Amino acid sequence: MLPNPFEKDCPTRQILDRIGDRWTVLIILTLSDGPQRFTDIGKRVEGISQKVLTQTLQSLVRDGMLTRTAYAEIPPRVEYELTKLGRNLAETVAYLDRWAREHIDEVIKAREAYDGVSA
Amino acid sequence: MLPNPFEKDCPTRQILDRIGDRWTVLIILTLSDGPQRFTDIGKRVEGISQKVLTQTLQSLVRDGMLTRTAYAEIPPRVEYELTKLGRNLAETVAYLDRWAREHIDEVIKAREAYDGVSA
DNA sequence: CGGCATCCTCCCGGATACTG
DNA sequence: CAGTATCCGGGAGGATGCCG
Repeated sequence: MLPNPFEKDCPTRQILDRIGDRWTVLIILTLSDGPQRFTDIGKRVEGISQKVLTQTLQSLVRDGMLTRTAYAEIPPRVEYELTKLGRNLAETVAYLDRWAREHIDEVIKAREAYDGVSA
Repeated sequence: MLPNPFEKDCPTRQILDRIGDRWTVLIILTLSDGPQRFTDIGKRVEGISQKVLTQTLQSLVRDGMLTRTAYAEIPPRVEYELTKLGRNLAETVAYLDRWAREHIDEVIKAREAYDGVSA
C-alpha cells in the first residue's frame, strides 16, 4: 500500500498554494535577471494589473523571497531583488520554465489529437 | 534593456495556466509512484473532491500527460498512468516538491518575522 | 512612480444527488 | 467503482480613481 504523501498541510501543498497563482512564478523568473523596479516588472510580466503586482510582490517579500528597497528620490524609485531563498526557488522554477518551452508543442499536439477524435 | 519574456501566450504561461491550479501537480506527483486507479488517487491527494479529480484527470489525459485504461469488470476499474511526457513533467515538478520540503521552514520563519514586525 | 481603496465579475472548486 | 449533473459561495484578479 502506497503512503499518502499529500496531507492537507504538507510542505508541498503550502508552497504550491503560495506560488500556484497566475503570476508569482512569472515574477520570480523575471527577477532572475537581477533587481528591477516596480514598473519594469509590470512591463515584463505582460498583462498583470497594478493591484495584483503589488499584492504578489508584498507576499513574496513577506515569505522571504524578495527584498524591497525604496529610494528617497523624486520621483520615487522602488527596487525588488531576489533573496538567497528567492534565487534558490528561481532556479527550481526555471526547470519548469524550460520544460514548458521544450514541451509545449507536444502538449498542443496531444490536445489537438484528443479534440479531433471527440469532435 | 531587458527583454520581455512573458508575453500573454508564451509557453511558460500556457503551461503554468494549466498546472497552476490547486491539484494538478499533486496528482502528477502521486502518479509518479506508478499507475493507480481513480479512488486511490483520490485517497492519496487528501481533500480533493470527486468532481475536481475527474476534471483534472480528464484534462491531463487531453494534454497527453496521462493514459486512461478502463477494464470491463464488475465493479469497474479504471487506471491512470503517466505517459512519457507526463513522467518527464513529473521529474520537473519533483524538484519543486523537494524544494518545498527543504525550504518550508525558512518560508514560515520569514513570514513570522515579517508579521512580528508589522504587528 | 509606486502604491491604496473600492467595486465588480468570473470561474474554480466544494457539496450534494443521481447513474451505468 | 467511477463517473455525471446541478447548484452555489468565495476569492482571485481586472478596472478605475485617488494619494504622497
